[in-house]
Amino acid sequence: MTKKSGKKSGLERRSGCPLNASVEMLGDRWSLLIIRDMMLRGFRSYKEFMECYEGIATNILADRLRKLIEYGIIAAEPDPQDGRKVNYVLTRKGMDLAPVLTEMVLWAAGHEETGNQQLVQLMRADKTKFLADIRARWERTQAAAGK
Amino acid sequence: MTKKSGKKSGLERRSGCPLNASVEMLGDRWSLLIIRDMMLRGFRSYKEFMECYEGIATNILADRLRKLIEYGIIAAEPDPQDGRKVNYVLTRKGMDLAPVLTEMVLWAAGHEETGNQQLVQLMRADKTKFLADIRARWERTQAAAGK
DNA sequence: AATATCACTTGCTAATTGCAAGCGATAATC
DNA sequence: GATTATCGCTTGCAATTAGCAAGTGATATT
Repeated sequence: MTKKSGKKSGLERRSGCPLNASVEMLGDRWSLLIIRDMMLRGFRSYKEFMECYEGIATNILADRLRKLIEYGIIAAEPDPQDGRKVNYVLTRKGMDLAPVLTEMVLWAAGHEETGNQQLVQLMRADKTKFLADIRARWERTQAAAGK
Repeated sequence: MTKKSGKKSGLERRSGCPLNASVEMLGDRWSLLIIRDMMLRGFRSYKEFMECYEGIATNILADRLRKLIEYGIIAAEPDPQDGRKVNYVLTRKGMDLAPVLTEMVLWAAGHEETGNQQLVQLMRADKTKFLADIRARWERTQAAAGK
């Protein structure tokens, strides 16, 4: 497919409510998991997402990456070492989702039986510090890329 | 309609990650909007959800309400005044989603053109107070119901 | 030159969503 | 007390979306 135009682009909103805007960009079964893996596990390539996922289909992954780029949440840059590779990186807008992810993790951890208690402990111990730390790490990657 | 059994129940998880748990319960285009309207606008009945929505279909609304009940996020109680009505109320688990909704609103408001700036101002001015206030209001409804 | 890897795309099927209409129970009206 | 209205759904069906398997083209490795 890869339509250049037409295709309704999905940028019209059902309403002006900010929550609705978030839901329209992130309200599906995969987008936030992709962002999680970029933010917390440092994933950058298509292959990493494919291998380590809860089992996403190739076409769905491609579609979600495209939409996240369209929304300005992530960006794609060619790998300087390997011409076949594309590196996906979080934009500032994407990084700003850290508090959303954090609250979703804490909510689920508080009400469901879940794993990754190590991460949950970190968040619970000092949420502000946790957020500052992952942001600082992101700022460093930005600096390294000469942004 | 209140299935006794069968129907796979959707309680098996793709992974133990707490974010995945949240996404599996809330990652669709409607659930969080229903919760928003219960939390912030005081909606309680099927009809209110239908009329005031971004345009949800009847079968989808019924399905989402059923799932939210299944997850323990909301509860249904018959209206004492009108035998036709059902009142949907947030459980504590549902109320605990307030920080998630707040962060999603703030994120969208910070990065997109959105409406309801009044709500956004309230959240920005003092997030802690905002959360305390809506929780206090919920506690009062619980007390009123003799819980 | 042959083979492997990477990031997709394509084709097909299954599941989900959305719209319109209908339905049973309760409530209000005549 | 019979009729009509309202409420909270369910059903049927078309359209969209998700998911699996296989294939493709560009680069990289051997």
